Amino acid sequence: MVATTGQLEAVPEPKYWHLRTVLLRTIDAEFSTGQVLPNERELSARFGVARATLRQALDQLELEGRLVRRRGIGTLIAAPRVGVPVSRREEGWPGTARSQAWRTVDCTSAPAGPQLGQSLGIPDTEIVHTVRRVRMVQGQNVAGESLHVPSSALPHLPGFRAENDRARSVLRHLERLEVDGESRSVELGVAEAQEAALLERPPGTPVLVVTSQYAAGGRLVALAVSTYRADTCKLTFGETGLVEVTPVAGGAVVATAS
Amino acid sequence: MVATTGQLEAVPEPKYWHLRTVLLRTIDAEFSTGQVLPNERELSARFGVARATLRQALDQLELEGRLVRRRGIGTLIAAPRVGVPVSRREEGWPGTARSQAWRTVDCTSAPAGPQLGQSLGIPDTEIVHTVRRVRMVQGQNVAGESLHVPSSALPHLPGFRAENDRARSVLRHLERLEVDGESRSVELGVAEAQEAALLERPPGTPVLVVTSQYAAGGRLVALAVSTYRADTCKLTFGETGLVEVTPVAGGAVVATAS
DNA sequence: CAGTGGTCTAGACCACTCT
DNA sequence: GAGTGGTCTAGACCACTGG
Repeated sequence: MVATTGQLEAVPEPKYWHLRTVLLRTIDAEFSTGQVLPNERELSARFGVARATLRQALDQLELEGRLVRRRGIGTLIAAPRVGVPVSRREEGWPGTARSQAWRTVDCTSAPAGPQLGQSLGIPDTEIVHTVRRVRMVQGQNVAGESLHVPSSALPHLPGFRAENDRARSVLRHLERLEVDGESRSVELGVAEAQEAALLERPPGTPVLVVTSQYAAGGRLVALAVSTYRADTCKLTFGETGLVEVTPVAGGAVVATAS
Repeated sequence: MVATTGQLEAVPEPKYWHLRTVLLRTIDAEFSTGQVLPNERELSARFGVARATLRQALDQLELEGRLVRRRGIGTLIAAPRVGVPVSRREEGWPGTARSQAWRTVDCTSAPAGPQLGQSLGIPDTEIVHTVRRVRMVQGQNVAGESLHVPSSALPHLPGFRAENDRARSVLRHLERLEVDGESRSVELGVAEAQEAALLERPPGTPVLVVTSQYAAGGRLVALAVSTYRADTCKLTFGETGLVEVTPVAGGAVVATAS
């Protein structure tokens, strides 16, 4: 099936898409993680297309997490995506045992402003503590996060301190709260300068944006906006995954009509 | 800190990225949902860049779900993403009350094959029923799904029937199972021909791939691979969202240095 | 330094939608 | 047919990496 590669054909399939398919088959069959592909100029020549067209195909494969391109180095086969737990309380919530997955970057305190104020359901003028953190998995930065906490949610927070101490203090007080509700959403986004820097990637990098709301005592006590590298991460939710392995082909597992 | 954004250089920010920022500010300030932008040739002229460069900026904004481009029509401001519940049992699992969100497309039965066999933990040769469905929200196709069920999980399924009946039958028997475990993952992907068709989008469309495993009696009874349009969908998990509204800026809510 | 991917250009033609 | 976005080309230069 899919007896494509027909040079003379009626199917107006774009060249770059066809190219992607061919490349995908090739790397699945003949390449393994970490191996480098021939350079773009050679590949484009080999396939008889302009370099821009070849790049369009590589763009797709990179978006799918199959390739990694490094300036000055080359294009490599990417490692399979790492499963990153985001739902379990132990991972998303500060502290809680071995949650050393998160490393605090900095902490600021400022009035909420209109946007954050509305999202948190507080006056625009109320002070909000914002802790920025980075999440590491297997020695690699995979996510950045801004954790916003209204000051009214932490009434016992001690006065001003050095930034390091304040971050610690906010997180510590947060752990002690009894959370009785949480809600999450996931959507596609691109990393702006700040997040991109945390993720050690260029601006425009596609990310999975996870927005988490935590409630305690019937009110919102924290809002976390986490951005996960879409190329390397597979977010996992719920119980601890029944079956560990789940290859998951892009889509069609059942090969039908061609 | 991070006193970046020095106007007078040192930072060779790519043109297309700067353009994206400018366009984003403009549409936030002066355009509203459904409005059409000037055409690409005019925009590129107005900004003094090549059309390809302008398109690179539009590509980004489209990936972020801010723009929709329609061939022959123009580039329009996209509506805000719709929140789509995926975690709640009522939505993901067949039947269950008003789950008319899903419309069955077809149903096939075939041996699992190596990939599916491994994912389901069954022999490659065991028959697997696959129901393909489409999910609609507000009159629009937002997701396609392949629901795989090992035949051994439905021992009481009647013999062969017409396709329509078989799909109904599989779903009905599935509802009756007592699910005692489920697990989900989300990752970025692109729609291949088949899914793309279901979503009424061209191949290569970015999608959020949700993989759900359902267990009953300690064994895997169903594996669902759902592909949601990444441009229009925001997946929601957990309890019924505490606060309905969550504007969620791309990332930086705290506006720093300028 | 040579080699890689990243950006940008100016132009061409195609496929689609509407009138 | 006129106007739109989608694809493709051929070439240039830049930014980064490594020896």
